[in-house]
Amino acid sequence: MKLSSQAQAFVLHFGEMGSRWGFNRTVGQMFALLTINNGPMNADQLAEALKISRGNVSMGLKELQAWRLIELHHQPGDRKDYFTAAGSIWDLARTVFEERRKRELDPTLTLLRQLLLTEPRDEQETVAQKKIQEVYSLLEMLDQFANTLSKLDEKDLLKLMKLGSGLNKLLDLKAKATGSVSKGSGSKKGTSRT
Amino acid sequence: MKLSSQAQAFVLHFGEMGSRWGFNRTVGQMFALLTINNGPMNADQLAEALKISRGNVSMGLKELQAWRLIELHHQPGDRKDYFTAAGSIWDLARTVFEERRKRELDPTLTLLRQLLLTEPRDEQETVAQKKIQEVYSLLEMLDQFANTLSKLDEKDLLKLMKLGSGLNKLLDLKAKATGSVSKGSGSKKGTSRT
DNA sequence: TACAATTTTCAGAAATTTCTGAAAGTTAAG
DNA sequence: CTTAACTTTCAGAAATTTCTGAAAATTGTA
Repeated sequence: MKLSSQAQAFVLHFGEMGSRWGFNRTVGQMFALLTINNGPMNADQLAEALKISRGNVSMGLKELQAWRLIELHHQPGDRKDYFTAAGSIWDLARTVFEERRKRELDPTLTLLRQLLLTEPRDEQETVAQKKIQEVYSLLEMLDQFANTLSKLDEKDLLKLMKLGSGLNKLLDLKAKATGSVSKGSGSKKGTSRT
Repeated sequence: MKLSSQAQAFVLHFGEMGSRWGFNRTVGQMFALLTINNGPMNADQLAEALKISRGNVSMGLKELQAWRLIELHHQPGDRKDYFTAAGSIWDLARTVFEERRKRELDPTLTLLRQLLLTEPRDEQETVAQKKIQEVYSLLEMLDQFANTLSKLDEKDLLKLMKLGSGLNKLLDLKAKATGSVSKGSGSKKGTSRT
């Protein structure tokens, strides 16, 4: 199968970017190709289109399945395994998002939780402990937020993302509606510093 | 400088995770160490604590500066350069977030925009084009959302993240308050497929 | 200017990751 | 059971990334 120059560019780019998302170049390419291709592809077709070995394809497919990013299909009268990207673009994005959370955030939270159990022995360790606590709080909040986001359906996600600067007002709105959260001392912007 | 076993674990872990965040193991370790250490450190101290070469430290510091994650300080009467993590944990998180957007999302958007300019030549390319359009829409929305988030101050971010399941209700609230966004055809939940 | 302290650079070494392809494993059909 | 079609595995090769350390460059001081 010959790729159009368009498809070629798409596939190569997601190959490079892929490593950022947690898989290697070839796996990224395979996924990109399955995403833009019209209909399922089998391992030989992938190997030929991407000019990589059959064994490499096999390993890549395994990884993509572990990420739940592709699905297996069968064509009547053909013993080969065929694959497509699993679900809509939104589904794919959500899946990548969720998997990364599980693989990156969760282990870190586990470690930090453990570190926070030991008593600091001196000044140095007390400071470190405090920083670890801060990182932990931040990451845990992120984790919960990510969890919330990944449960929203496409419609609500769309709404939320489109809010833009409306988000500010919305947060005020909420504060008023519920009376929750500190009333704050106005504009404490320049506070952070080291 | 000897690291406590706590610091050791923290530093090693963020070394491993670091690669996910866009820099390599040693750079991740250096950053982690500067984050939990009480006070600034110079290049020699970093090299000794992490048991890596002086040259490696120099390269790592350069990269962390490019990420705007560390700041340079000087101690009176000492010609060495001293470094600390730049700003609060929140500042650091925001910076990493923003830098990653610039380095990953933006180039992808640029490429996709370009691909969308060429006319599809056949059925196959039409399908591909359509998929590319979907990916583009999604990523652009993400990009804008990320942009919005990174402009919120710590207080509002905190509010937003703590909303949890309240987010759902909030979105409804907003819809009612403004009358904006599609009225939708009720509950199209089961559409996605896995 | 001279010099000592310090940082940066970068070629090659070391470590790590990815890829290949042949062999082993699996499965459906007759 | 046997065979052919297909998939997976994995040892070693290839590619890529990271690291070292000595030499070059820079900087502040006198």
